Amino acid sequence: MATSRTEREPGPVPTIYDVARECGVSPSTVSRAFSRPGRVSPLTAERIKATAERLGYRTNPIARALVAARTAVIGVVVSDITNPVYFSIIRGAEQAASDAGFSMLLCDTRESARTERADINRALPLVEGLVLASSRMSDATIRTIAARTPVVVLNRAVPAVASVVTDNARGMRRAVEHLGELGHTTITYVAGPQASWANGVRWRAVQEGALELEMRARRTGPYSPTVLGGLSAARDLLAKPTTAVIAYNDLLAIGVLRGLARDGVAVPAQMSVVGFDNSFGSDFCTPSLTTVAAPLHALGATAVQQLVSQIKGAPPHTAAPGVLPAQLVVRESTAPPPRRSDPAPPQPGS
Amino acid sequence: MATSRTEREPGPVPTIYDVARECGVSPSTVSRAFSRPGRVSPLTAERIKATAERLGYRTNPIARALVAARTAVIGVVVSDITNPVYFSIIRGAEQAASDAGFSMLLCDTRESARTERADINRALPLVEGLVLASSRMSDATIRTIAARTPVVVLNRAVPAVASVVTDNARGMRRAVEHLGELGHTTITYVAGPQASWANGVRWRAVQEGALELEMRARRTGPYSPTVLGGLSAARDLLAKPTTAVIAYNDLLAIGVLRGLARDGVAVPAQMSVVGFDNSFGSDFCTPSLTTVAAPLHALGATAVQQLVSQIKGAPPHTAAPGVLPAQLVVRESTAPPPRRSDPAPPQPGS
DNA sequence: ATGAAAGCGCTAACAT
DNA sequence: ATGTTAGCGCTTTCAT
Repeated sequence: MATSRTEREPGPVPTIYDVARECGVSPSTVSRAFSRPGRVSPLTAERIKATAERLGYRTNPIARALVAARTAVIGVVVSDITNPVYFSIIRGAEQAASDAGFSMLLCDTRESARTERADINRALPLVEGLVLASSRMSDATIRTIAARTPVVVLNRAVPAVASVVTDNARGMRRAVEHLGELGHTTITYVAGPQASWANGVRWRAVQEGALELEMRARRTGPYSPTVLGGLSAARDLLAKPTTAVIAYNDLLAIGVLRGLARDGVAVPAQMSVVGFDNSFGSDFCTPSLTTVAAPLHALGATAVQQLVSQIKGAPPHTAAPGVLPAQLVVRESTAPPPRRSDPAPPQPGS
Repeated sequence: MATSRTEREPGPVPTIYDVARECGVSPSTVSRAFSRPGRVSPLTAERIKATAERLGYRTNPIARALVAARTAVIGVVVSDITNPVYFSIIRGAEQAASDAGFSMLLCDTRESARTERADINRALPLVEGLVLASSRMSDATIRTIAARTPVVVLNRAVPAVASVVTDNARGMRRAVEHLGELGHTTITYVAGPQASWANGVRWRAVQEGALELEMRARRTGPYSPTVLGGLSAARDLLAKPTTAVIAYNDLLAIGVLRGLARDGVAVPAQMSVVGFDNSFGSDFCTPSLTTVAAPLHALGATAVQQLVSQIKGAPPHTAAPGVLPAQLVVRESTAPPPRRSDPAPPQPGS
């Protein structure tokens, strides 16, 4: 009995049997009335729904799950819920899930591949599928999981597994072009986590863009993709002769902004800064951030939609990752480089 | 059969029966070995674990849930996942849940009491308890739910239901004192949602504090608790003769900051602005925001801990809400009011 | 279109 | 300490 908290239960929860008895039909008919409408005559269906309503009957998803392997829950695993990119992603996911009749189990793995494994093992039997956002696990591990259950990977391309990504290359290309048009000749990329797939792709795109546009691309890092990480990046930046910076993401860029301000470097007058994601805060930091806007809401929603269609039996789109467009948002943190005659790059010290 | 996606399953998943047969013991012994260690001899327990490991057996939480009413999942319902206050709250909750061996089902109700009801109905049978963060439902509805399942309410006090809140009164009191010490004599409170319990409490605290310190308290609003809401509040503010503003929350305060900047009002020189929450972004907006820091992480963690102890059979702490301390964080958005001789309050227009 | 009956995998009395 | 047995609430053949 589940009656350690007896005083709560205001009478037992009604089951299909109660509804069946009350209705003068068999339990299986009641079951069908709810699980496969159409397999029961409209009239009896109506009657059943009515008495069910009256008795306060709700189908028990646990019981259904045990026999039918359907829990109507999907798992969404994120690497760090503290990162505002996930706001919109999670919300997009939640909405798509809700629209498809699914609930969302959320796991925050705190940037640890081990926590991620553990969370997944715990969640797996409860969920019908998984969205892995910014997974820190190896491709092989992910493939193993995908072999047992529907999986969609977000922000990363894993061969043979369905995935949805931002068009990092084009987005970065636009950022590089923008800086080129402003007259910059050298770009420093402030790198994010080594383990991040997107980090590699973005850095490569910067290099290629720079090459084509006859600019120089440097790289510094890796840094933790946080405001704090950006703060230390800013310090390192002082040593590099550069007039423009593209950061792995907005958090890092905001940290760079603050670090440069602290060190007396004017943005954008002396240094231009570009972020990536267009996540919460990038519009009200100072100066507001020029950034490559990732379609965050759509990313979350698309991943869930793909997952749901997999769950419903469609074969996963594993041929190529779904690529969603990015867009450059120009704000106040970018401008032409200082002219030669301007004061030399500043030295450290308030 | 759950074999619409047959090609995934690499053979059937082993059950306690498989382990039992392989081990030469009865299924219930295997069950006990996992669900109540100690009720089985150390030796056989060892043997069972070993073969289980070898066979790749994992206890099926669905089956367990059906009979034992334990899913090891708690539900966390938030009003708007897009609000950065939830970052830390959710993370605190996730961590506490994880520590207690629970997973977290997250629902975003998008500020709608109806969505909230629907989500809860969907989630209820899956979860062992609920944390309701900033619920928009009525006290009566919440009590009804709490009568059926363990519930902890966050950011709101509901009589007869366990709840965890920030010490709004003291926090606001400190904010008012701070403004008083700076020399302000009038404070305008920028109100959040009418339906928010915290909004009422905060406004009352501002009034009482002002009364005691012989200041004047005005109120404007309600506004949606978002940056956008703050933008329109800023416009309305121009009509009020005030030198200091306390906003319902940081989002609103940041909006006010931006709105005032847009309208040419210097903060803090001409107007002081105080927020509430100390949520993400309040430290890097311009000017950085003086705010009442709510113990967000602790709020989430405490709520979950209380919930878990309820789930484990402890009686809910319904006598009085758990009150967690708030703390004033002074940053750049507050300063003494402009002197009489300074230019009159600015008029609208760029 | 509906009913009867057999489980899904596990836990919890009740025996032993 | 361990085995036996009876379900948890539902879906699903297989009959009718």
